[in-house]
Parts: sequence; C-alpha cells; structure tokens
Amino acid sequence: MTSRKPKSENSIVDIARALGISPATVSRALNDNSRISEATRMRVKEMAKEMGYRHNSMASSLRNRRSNIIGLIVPRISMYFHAYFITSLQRQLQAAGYNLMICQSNDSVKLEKELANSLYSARVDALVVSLALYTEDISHFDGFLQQGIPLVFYDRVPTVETGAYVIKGDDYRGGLLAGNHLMQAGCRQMAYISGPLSCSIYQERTRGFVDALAKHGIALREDWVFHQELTAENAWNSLRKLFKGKHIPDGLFAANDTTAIAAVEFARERQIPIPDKLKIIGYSNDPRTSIITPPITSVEQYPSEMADKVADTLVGALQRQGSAVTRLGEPLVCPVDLVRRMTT
Amino acid sequence: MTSRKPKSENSIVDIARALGISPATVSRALNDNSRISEATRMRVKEMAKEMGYRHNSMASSLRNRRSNIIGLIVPRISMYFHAYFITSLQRQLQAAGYNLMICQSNDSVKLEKELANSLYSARVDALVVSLALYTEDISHFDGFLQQGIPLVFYDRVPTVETGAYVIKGDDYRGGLLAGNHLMQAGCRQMAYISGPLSCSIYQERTRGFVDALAKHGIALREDWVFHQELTAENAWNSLRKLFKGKHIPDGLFAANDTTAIAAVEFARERQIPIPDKLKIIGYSNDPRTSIITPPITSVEQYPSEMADKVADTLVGALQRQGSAVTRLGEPLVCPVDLVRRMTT
DNA sequence: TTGTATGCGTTATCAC
DNA sequence: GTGATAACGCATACAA
Repeated sequence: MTSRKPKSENSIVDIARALGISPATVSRALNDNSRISEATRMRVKEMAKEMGYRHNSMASSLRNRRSNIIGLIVPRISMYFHAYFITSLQRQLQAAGYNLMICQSNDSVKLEKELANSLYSARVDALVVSLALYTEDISHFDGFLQQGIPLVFYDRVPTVETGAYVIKGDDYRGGLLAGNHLMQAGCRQMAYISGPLSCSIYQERTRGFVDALAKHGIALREDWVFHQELTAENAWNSLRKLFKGKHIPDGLFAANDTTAIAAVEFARERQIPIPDKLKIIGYSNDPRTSIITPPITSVEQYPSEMADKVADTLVGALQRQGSAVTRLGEPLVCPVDLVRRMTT
Repeated sequence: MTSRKPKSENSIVDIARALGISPATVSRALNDNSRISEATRMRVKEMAKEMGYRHNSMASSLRNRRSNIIGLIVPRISMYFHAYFITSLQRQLQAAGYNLMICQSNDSVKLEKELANSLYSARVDALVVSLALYTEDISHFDGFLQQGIPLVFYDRVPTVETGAYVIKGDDYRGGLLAGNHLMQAGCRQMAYISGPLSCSIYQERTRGFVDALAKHGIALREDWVFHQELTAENAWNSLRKLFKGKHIPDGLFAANDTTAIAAVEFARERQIPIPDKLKIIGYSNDPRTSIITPPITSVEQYPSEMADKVADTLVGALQRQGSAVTRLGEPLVCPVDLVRRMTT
C-alpha cells in the first residue's frame, strides 16, 4: 500500500476521483441502485474496500432526514421483564435495519424528561417508552406527536388518552387471575402490596384483584393494602405491619416478584408456614421466583411476545410515514398467564 | 399562534430570518458562545422556543465530525454483572454529554462482528466491548484502532495484545480466593465447572484456582474439570457426570452463579447435604445467590466501580483526541472479593 | 447507464 | 459583537 497523505477519511468523492467517475455513480453503486452496470458496481465496491471507506451515516441521515435510530426509555434495564423485552426488541429492530438507543429513566420523572428531550434532539426516528413510576404528566412527549414521530408506549403506559401507540399487558386479567386463584385456594383474609396508582399497571392489577374478590363477596381491608415503590425494603416494612397484631392475613398478592420474594423470606424468618398459613402470588415470573424455597406462584407477562408486537407496530408506522393517514387503533393488550408453584 | 406553511421544520436559518439577523449569530447564541451580547442571546433563545426549534444533531455531527454517541457491545444485557455495569456506565456518560448505543452480541461471534461494523459506520465516537464467549479473532475492531477511535474492552477482554484500553476484573485473584477458601473449608476432592478457555475471564479464574490448589499440593482431576457454556442445562449434565460413581467431589468451584445455583438444586434433588458433604462457590454475586437455600458463597465483581473506571478512561481518551500522544498504559485490574455465605 | 448540480442544517473562519 | 461564506459527506432531480 502506498503511503497516502493522512487526510481526514475517504469519502465517496475520493473513491470517485480514484476511479475517474462521478460521486453520484459511486453513491448509486454502493447503495445497489438498480440503474447501474454490474461492472461499475463491482469496481466501486472493490475500490471502496481497498480504500478503507466507511459509510458516513451522519451525512446520510442529514440528507435523508432520518437517523435510522430508535430511542427507548425504560425504567430500569435490570428488571427481568424489561431486560428480556429489550433483548427481543433489539433483535427485531436490528433485522429491520435500525439501531436502538437505550436509556434508563431509573424511575425518575425528571430524568425521563431529560432523556425524552435528548432523544428528541438526537432526531430518533421513533421512540419507545415504558414510563417511570410516578409519571403522570406526559407532555414531554408532545414534541414527538407534533412532529409525527412514531411514539409507542408499552407496559407502563399513560393513563390518559394520547395520540401514541399503546401496547400493554393484560394487567387487569393478571389481577383477576391472582384474586381468583387465592380465593380458590381458600384465602379469605387478603393483603395486597401494590405499586403506586400513578402507574397504569398497578391501577389495572388493583382493579382486577379487587373485582375478583368482590365477585366472591370479599372486600380488602384498607389497612392491608399498600401502594408504594416495590422494593424489598418497603416490602419488609409493610409485612411487619401486616403481621404485628393477632389478626393476620392468610393470602398476599404482591404486585411484583421482588415483593413476593421478600414475603417468602419474611415468612421464613417468622416461621409462618407457606402455603399452609399464608399463600403468596407475585407478578412477572422473574426467574428468582422459581429458585427460592418454596418457589413462588407468579403471573407470566411474555416479554418477548410483547416486544414482537412493539417491533411490528414500530416498523409498520415507520413504513407508513408520510403516507396519507396514520390510524392508531385501540391499545394492544397482551395475554398473561398464572404460573402455579408452591406458595399457593 | 399564526398558521404557518407546513414546511419541514424550523432551522436556525428560519430563526435568523424571523429575527432579521444572521444564522451564524443564531448558532452562536444557542451555543452560548462568549462573543455574543446578552440581549441577542435572549432574543434568539426566546424565538427558538416559540418556533419549536430543535437542534439537529445530525447536521451538527456532520459538521463537527463527532456524533456524541458511544457504542457498547455486551454479550447479554440480562446478565446481572452487565446490567449493573450498563446502568452505571450510562449515568456517567449521560452526564458527560454522550449517548450510549447498547447492542447485544448474544454471545455470537458473528453477530458481534456485524454489530462492530454497524457501529463503525454509525460513526460512534468510541466503542466499549465485552467480548462474546468464543471470540478469539478480534480483527473486526481493527478499524476503530486504525481510525484512532477510542476502544475499550472490559471484563471479557482479548487474550492478545492490542492497541485498545483494557479494564478487567481480577479474575486470577477470584480463582485464587475460591481455591483457598475451599481448601480452608476442608475440601480435598475438587471439581470445577468453567467457561471456555477462549474467554479471558475463564482462563484467569482457572489459573487462579489451579494455583491455589497447587500451593496446597492438590491437583485437579482432569475428568472433574469442565469447560463449556455456563448454562443451567450444561451444569446439570456435568453434575450428573461428577456424581455418577462412588468417588465424588466434596468441593465445587462454579465459574458463574447460574452454574452454582444449578449445583445447589442438583444437590437438593440428590439429597447431598450442603455444605457438609459438598461445598460450592459461585462467581459474580448475582442476587439470586442470596435468595436460594442455602445461600451461595460467591465472588463479588463490583460492576459499578468497573463502569466508573471505563467511563473515566473513555472521557479522558475522548478529551485527549487529536492531542499529541495517546498513551494507553497497562490493563486496569479491578478488585474482587469473596462473599461468604452458607454453601461453604 | 452516467454525470452535474444542489441542498440537507450546522458551525468555523474570516472579515468588518 | 455580528455577518457572509464555505464546507462537512451524501443522495437525489434533472440532464445527457
């Protein structure tokens, strides 16, 4: 290889010059444009490789007015459900030629806003969001809607009507399943540890659970219901309250698995026999639920399947971009299932 | 708001026109350039907001020849160590004004190559990589080195010398700790289930473990050593082999926690008392190890601290870009600790 | 099938 | 302190 002057980097113009043809032809050849002779296409590609050419997607994006980047805002990457959702989503989008820019709001409304703005400026072609725990005002996503940038909410979705796509789990049914299952298992003194009602999924799980009990003529004691961040520490505090008196619950619906796990550990410490004296159901079917002793009954959410639906929606919306009408349709509701284990 | 012709989107040129000033001034005002009057700065920002202007980072990136995007290739986002590493890394980089483009190789060498090329074309400003299980040839990262794009390997790093930054856990010491601890606990019949030796971390853990035993005059039986993908299924198969005869191990070093967990479950099924008849150590201090019964002794890797070092290295390298010499220095080795629980 | 010319939106350089 | 201008690299409309 001859020593070349260390100019910035080879562009299609350099290739064109080296080949004595026009940059336009090079561009077409590299993009496998139809109106180009097989011979030049080959010559160009060969020279491109030889010169160490790499496509500049910044220039390309600017010219095409699309970045081929899709933004994702997720509360926490470390949550089982989201980790598997992301894995699946990324595979799909990669296959469709998109890169994913993954950001974590860390369940902070403030950070979620910043990320939304940042991704907005980064000119993502679309945005996928699962909301932070206390996000109620969603005006920080308005820009996307106004600009006609596809916006998809999944799992934790807004509780108000928006112009965005919505793909959610059937949390109402999840709550219903949990309630029915505990009833059938003979529980009558129910406790419920849930996330805050600012968050769609906990609203729905609560509604489903309450409805299930109501059908059997059971009501929840108000002081046995908790709405809080579902950390292990909060769970322990609530459990201590639940079990401090003489009158104690015989069934617990935990709206996530971290809480259910804490409950099993709490019961172990207090020597409360499970499932004999206390039955427990979690939510998400986190792998940890099957590892602990006793393994915990939980509600499966099928994260991969949800990711597939999000990807389909997204790719569809991106293809339709610009074409006449973009009809949104109803929120897509994904099925859930009860996975029965030894705590019920 | 008056109805405006629906042209594509407002640029600084539009703002300039609306204000009767030049685009250059607008740009300077928006970037808080020093040589601009406070008055114009305010006027410009106000108008920008009013016109719904958003910065176009594609144009900006093209002009500046930097994308402000940092690429990350990770084997699996769902592994505890990586999930926490990513969380920390992202926080740091966000603060430094960079966006992170996270990709999963899914432990496939082929996919890793594709992702490297894709991120290369995407013109990331830097690349952070933890290698796939069987990656030995790392020539797909050569482009980054040649272009002087900062390249940082962490955790699973190349086993050969490269021009890249290397930040790794002290896996040799991890293996050593595990070996010493099992010896002190009285084990003499050691089994070892490890990942493939193509992968730096398993090479080192193996070396440390073997050295620890050797110091006590103990050698590993060859048929009690496994090098394989560390899935639960593979673990079960190996465990069946280990415990099929009369002569069985009394100590097991599992090079990841998934394997250690499988071992505990296997022992439970076979009614092998832990730690009396069999002692087990895992690696990574995955939260699952503290949930299972009995909780598993494991090696903590401090993912957040490693992420901090990667971020520092990265930001430093990016700032030095272009300036005379870029000295790499030795690989950075991060500390590990043994977390003692009930399996030893 | 190929070439010419232009513009995507921003910012750096130079001039005033 | 501000303006005019050019250039980043690519892809298209139009011409040939």
